[in-house]
Amino acid sequence: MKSNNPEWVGFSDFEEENGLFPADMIYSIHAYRKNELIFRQGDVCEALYVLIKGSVKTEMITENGNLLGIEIINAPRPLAPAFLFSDNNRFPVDVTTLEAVEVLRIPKEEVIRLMTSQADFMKQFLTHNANRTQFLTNRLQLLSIKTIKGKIAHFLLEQSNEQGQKFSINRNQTELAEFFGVARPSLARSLSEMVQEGIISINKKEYTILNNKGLRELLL
Amino acid sequence: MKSNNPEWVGFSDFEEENGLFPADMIYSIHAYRKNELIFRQGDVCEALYVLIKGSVKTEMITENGNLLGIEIINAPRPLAPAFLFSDNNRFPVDVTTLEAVEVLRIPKEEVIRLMTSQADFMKQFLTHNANRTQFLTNRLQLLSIKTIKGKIAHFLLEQSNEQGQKFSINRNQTELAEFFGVARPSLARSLSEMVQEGIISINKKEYTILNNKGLRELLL
DNA sequence: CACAAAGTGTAACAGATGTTACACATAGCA
DNA sequence: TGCTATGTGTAACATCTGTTACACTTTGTG
Repeated sequence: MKSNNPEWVGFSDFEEENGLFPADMIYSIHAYRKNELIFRQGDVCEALYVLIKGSVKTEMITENGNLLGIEIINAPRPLAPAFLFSDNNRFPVDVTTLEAVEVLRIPKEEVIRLMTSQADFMKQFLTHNANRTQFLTNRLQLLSIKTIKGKIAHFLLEQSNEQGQKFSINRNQTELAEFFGVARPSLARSLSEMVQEGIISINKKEYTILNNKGLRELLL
Repeated sequence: MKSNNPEWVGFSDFEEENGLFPADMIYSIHAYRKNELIFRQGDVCEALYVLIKGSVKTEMITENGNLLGIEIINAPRPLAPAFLFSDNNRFPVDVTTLEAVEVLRIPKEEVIRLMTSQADFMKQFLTHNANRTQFLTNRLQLLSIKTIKGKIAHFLLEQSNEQGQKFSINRNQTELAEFFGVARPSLARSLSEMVQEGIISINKKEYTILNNKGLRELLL
């Protein structure tokens, strides 16, 4: 119930122990069922939406109809807050509920009022948006790597920075392939080659880096 | 360095035609020559940098050493302002001068002070960052299209929305290829095929869309 | 004008990835 | 236990893109 993300309080906590939002804040709360498409790519976004309960999936649809999975968002977290202030303020992605969710809605004018009156709110808003931008930049970097092994290496090295040489990945191959934007059998082929070459080993969802140097060379 | 330091007076047009920044702002100005690498991908960014004179090129270097051209920035514009507030506040790109440039530097604490005291400053900062995020999202979308013809189609359709069926593009083929993240001869091949198929026609840097429907089908 | 530099068209070939198809493994569940 | 759905391994083949190389065109400049 208590979130490990101090940036945003959850709904259950919202009314009683909300330290972030002032008591007089103007807002509304909206509930959705599982598997509802709650925002579409292109929808105008004229308020700040915060996911306060449940989880959603954001999907970017390329114009060719292919899905390029972006990420799963768990409460509590704001939804695409950066776009509230852009000149063309539209949602960049589709947002679909994965379970029953609740969304907090704060009108734009109210957000502006909060920003100017509450320094903490402003800083958190800025930091969050900055982190989002960095996420996108990282995603861009991953996509700009052209070989599948290069993408895998980039991804695994990133994981090993945060964890050790051995770690588990909570995505199956199909999801990983979607994440990388490649075909599933192609990913499987590259993975098995890397195993054969002794660079990594895989056991279910447990990945071990055996040859760190070899992995880096795949980025060349 | 304080703004009342006579050393900086007359350094650029900045001081006389500055309508956005308050008179008591703390800042410094730095000058660079042509073709200097002024920020590196990964550099810590602990201040807001604003390009106030000249132009620079931002390049994202993938870990495999390939360049993925991002954009050319002309003064006046802030440089990667989103990252000032991110948890891992490092530059996401290399920044290289294209000519002699001047850069305004405002320390982070000072930025925070301005944001809280000047609503206009804050709104501009937010809007700018939001637009940047949208730019990145669009870039991500372009890269996620896998075929070269698809990328071309996406790009041309985007142009034709803003302009007509006939428009000019201020990039040569080499730059376009870099923008798309593909090899130059491959781009040339795809372009010439699209011309042969009667979908577009090209004259120097003038592109004309002959078959709008055919172009859209390339996105399938 | 003449020359160099930059940009473009194009071909042959190599290599990587996508597509399709199917067998097998695993996990969850009646 | 057995069944079904989901996930995985892998092969043959088609396609696309990258690489390299070179000729040609255009542009800019002395």
